[in-house]
Amino acid sequence: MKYWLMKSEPSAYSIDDLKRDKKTSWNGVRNYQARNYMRDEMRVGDKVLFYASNADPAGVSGIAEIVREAHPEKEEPWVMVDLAFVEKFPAVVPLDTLKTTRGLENMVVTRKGSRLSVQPVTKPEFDIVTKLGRK
DNA sequence: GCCAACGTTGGC
DNA sequence: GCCAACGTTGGC
Repeated sequence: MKYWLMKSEPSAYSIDDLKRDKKTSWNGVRNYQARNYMRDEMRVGDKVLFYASNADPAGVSGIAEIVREAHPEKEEPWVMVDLAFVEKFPAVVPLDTLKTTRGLENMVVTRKGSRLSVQPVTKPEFDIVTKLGRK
């Protein structure tokens, strides 16, 4: 099983929206690297850190799961996957915490200028963030 | 809302 | 294939 981090601006789609909808099609990704991760590597059952960007604070707000593999959007050459709600953390794990927590030094999201909206995450990283989020 | 960092586009 | 111009992202 693989682990991921996916970004969304809460004003566009938040963890609360996902909780309400139960599942959603993750459309609108317009970056080739992000698309390739979705198209080539995401499998049903993979777990996702749901990241709120452009938020106060920006950070991981919960967990989702891949429930459908990549399928085409109307607009070529883009694809979407389907996500299901898993849990919402009691509080957002802020980006600042991710940056200062041991074991998360290599997370893509903590790197300066990182704009990739779909990123791979290691299992240890996923577990650390989950533990922080449930506190 | 600002603006630095980044990705994409398109002229050459 | 280079790279300047442009558009977008996302932290602050």
